[in-house]
Amino acid sequence: MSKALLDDLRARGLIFQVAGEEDLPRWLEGGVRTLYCGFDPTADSLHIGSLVPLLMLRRFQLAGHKPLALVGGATGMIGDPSFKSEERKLNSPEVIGGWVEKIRKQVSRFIDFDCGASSAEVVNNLDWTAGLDVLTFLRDIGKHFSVNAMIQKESVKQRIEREGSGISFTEFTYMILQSFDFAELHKRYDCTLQLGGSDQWGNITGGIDLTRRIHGSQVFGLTMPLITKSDGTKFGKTESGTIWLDAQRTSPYAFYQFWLGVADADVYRFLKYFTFLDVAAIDAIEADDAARDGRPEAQAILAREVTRLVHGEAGLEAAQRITTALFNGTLAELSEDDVLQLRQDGLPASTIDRTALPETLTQLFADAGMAASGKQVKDALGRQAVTVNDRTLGLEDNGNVAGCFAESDAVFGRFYLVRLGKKKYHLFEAG
RNA sequence: GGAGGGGUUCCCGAGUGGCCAAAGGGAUCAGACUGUAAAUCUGACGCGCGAGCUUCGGUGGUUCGAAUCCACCCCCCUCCA
Repeated sequence: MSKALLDDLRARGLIFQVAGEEDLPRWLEGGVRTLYCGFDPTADSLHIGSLVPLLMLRRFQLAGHKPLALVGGATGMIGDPSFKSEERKLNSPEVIGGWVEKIRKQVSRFIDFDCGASSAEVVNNLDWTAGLDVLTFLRDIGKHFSVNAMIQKESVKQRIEREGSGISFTEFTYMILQSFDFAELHKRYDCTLQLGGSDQWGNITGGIDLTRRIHGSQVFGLTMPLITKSDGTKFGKTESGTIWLDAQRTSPYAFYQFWLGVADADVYRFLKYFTFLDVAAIDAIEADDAARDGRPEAQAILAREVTRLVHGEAGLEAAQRITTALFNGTLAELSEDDVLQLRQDGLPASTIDRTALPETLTQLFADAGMAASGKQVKDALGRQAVTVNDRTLGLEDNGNVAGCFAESDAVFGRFYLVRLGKKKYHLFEAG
């Protein structure tokens, strides 16, 4: 079982580094093992950067192990300096406390809390650090760390060596806090494996060392590779910003679209990282796509699988409804209910008042969030890139807002679907 | 506390009295080509439809005129104590 797990992870390219590589396979085969991965509250939602570790917890659980999702109520107060180029601002305890609760819920969707011995748990490291006093911390924990070793860690080296940056004692101490988490989870839950992104290697090995020193136990660490894109830009960001897991921040539709837009050069790799499809099945998809001309199937499969994982079947259906309506059909084919459903599904929408329209389209569309500024709208207008209910507008229409939103042109008497560029849609409803 | 270096438009980074809304690169947006890809080419890129308006850490000042000069303040970095 666990042999198969590690082989599968390796085949998926999900294993970057392993601490205790020789002993880990045998250890995992020997029974139900407890493992953990930490998620720090740096916002009120996780983003897709956390998806790989979240799914990793699930992969281990499916293989019969017990996952702990740690929400960093304590570490989030400090800020992880690993590979960060500069010191970060501290958020207030109240704010962080609010985020902890949201992330606790979010994390919970990915793991099973009721499956016997391998039932998951969510823990918060504030539980064992809040009551820790400075002297105890320094004497019992700090004494095990060598500053010489800590400053050698690659994760903070650039901060220490690079001209123009620096690191506060607070952030420098982060590694010790996270190390203590591992030792404490080992004591409380018999946790013996920590997962993390490759940037966590230094913090994880710190925890392994500390656990050995305090408890005399061998524990393991495993890191996942950094997700890269073939074009070198940062994964997880797009024109409209970060892709969040929270449906309030990134709608299922936008989420689905993100995956649909993955480059060919990345898509098969992402299928392995972000779905539970067999590696063999993914290879078959790739072979099919290669054998056929035109557009690959892989993006659609990836979008479907990941959206279902994160937003559920209902979220997926909503996303697909919008996608089909906007990209594969025309507005004329939609019923009134369909239009209402699109708005319900998360298609960007706003209401307009025909008696109080802004003077220009540039202002209206910029205010609706379709473009960052009126200039961009103007540019699009000048290139015939704006349509209202499938009618193309030009620069000369800019001052004629009322004419563009005439009652007679409305669908079902009140709807206008505006497209700006190839992919940006916005539904206006006359109120 | 002392000495030195630095804070420019989303990011990096030029700019040291007018020719600066500020070079160049990146990111981003739009168009062409396409497959809602990639690559490439083109245009935009402080705000404003426009006249115009508001920027170069902050506040005052010098000047006909300041991102550029002066004073004070804030913040960051390096070294010393």
